[in-house]
Amino acid sequence: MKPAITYELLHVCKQTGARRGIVHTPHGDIQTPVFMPVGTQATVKSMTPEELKEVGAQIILANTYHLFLRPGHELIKEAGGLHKFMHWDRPILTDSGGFQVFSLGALRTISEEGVEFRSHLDGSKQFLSPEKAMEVENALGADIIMAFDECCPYPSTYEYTKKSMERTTRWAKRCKEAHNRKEEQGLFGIIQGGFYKDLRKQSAEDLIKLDFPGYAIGGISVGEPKKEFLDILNYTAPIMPENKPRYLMGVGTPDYLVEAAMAGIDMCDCVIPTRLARHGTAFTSKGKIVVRNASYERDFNPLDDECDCYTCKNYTRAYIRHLVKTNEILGIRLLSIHNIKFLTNLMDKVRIEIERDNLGSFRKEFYRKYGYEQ
RNA sequence: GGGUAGGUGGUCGAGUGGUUAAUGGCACCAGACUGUAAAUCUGGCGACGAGAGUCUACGAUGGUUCGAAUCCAUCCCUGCCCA
Repeated sequence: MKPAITYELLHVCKQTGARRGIVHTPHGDIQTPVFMPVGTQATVKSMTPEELKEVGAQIILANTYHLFLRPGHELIKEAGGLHKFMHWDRPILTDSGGFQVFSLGALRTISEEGVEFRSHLDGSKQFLSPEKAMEVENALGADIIMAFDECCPYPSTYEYTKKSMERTTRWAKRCKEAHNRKEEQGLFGIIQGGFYKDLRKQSAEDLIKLDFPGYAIGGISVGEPKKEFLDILNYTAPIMPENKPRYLMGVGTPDYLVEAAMAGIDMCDCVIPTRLARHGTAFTSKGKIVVRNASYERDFNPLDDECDCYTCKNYTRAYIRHLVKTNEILGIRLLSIHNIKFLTNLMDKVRIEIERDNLGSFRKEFYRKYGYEQ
């Protein structure tokens, strides 16, 4: 049986150890390292699939929990699967609902069997387990599906993190057993263990034994200081299998994306470009700007004079500020287009610099220009 | 001309004798946002001052009172109804 997801390593940056590769999926190849925009409810908010392609999105995310609640996975299956339902023919990755165990903390109860949620939509009781998550993800039909895990809050005690990590491993095993579309969908395991290295090691080893076609790092980038994030990232990435995709969940900002690539990560996702867009903020090569602010009222320059996106080619900061201030949908759309393109452009550069064995130097220059501390 | 309702901080609008520089909403100013309960949330928003604080404020003027945006008098203005 040919696995649904395979990884091809093209080059390792001699300067940093970063990986340049390809993830092969049933809906085409993904050049890595890659940034994946998030479309929780089967839509990257305000963007059409054509626009997503235009800004360089190779793969997008959707969410099991949200689509399970509404419109329901059966309906999407009936529609012919998620790709067809949302008119996106490139790869899709579905998250399992594990992040909602974290983000809906006040609305759920965890047991060995699974997680009971109070629906944030109508308060009704809902239940997600490894088996249920697989049923939903199989019905949605994404190329890459994530195991049902628990993303622990920061900080969490060693005892709790250990128990949670071990349970996540047991859940991963149950996911693997319940997953019944292995030829069409690759199931990734999620390494947990919070901010404790021995737990990370344990989690990675146990999951590797289960032989998933790809692995993710979960449970970081949850509010911790950057130093701790880097510490766990740089500890965990190298102990992940070399011949399979490595996915860092929930990242991120431009600096985190560069750090992830440096650490040998292949895939990242984050809501931040689209969320910042809706909140009136833009990434630029000289740092992020809150274009909603009064200082841009008469700024007739593009968001970023180095950007080649549709927004920057045609609109000024002053106009976008006007759209944001007047609550016009176009402001959100133009900022979303720009912010996603900014991150996909960044990853384009990262891939080139890896091939040139120059990612470390690129990072230094990027940080300097962006205004990040080295 | 007669009657009637009203004039509150950028705006709309509460408050109808004393913890009132004055509830709220909007506008405005700023901050946050990392596997999306998020086109959201948080803070600020009379003047001067770093701050403690000081001053000026509820149409105008005068009055009652220990004390008034709140009570009284006169005046000015606005909406509506009648002529």
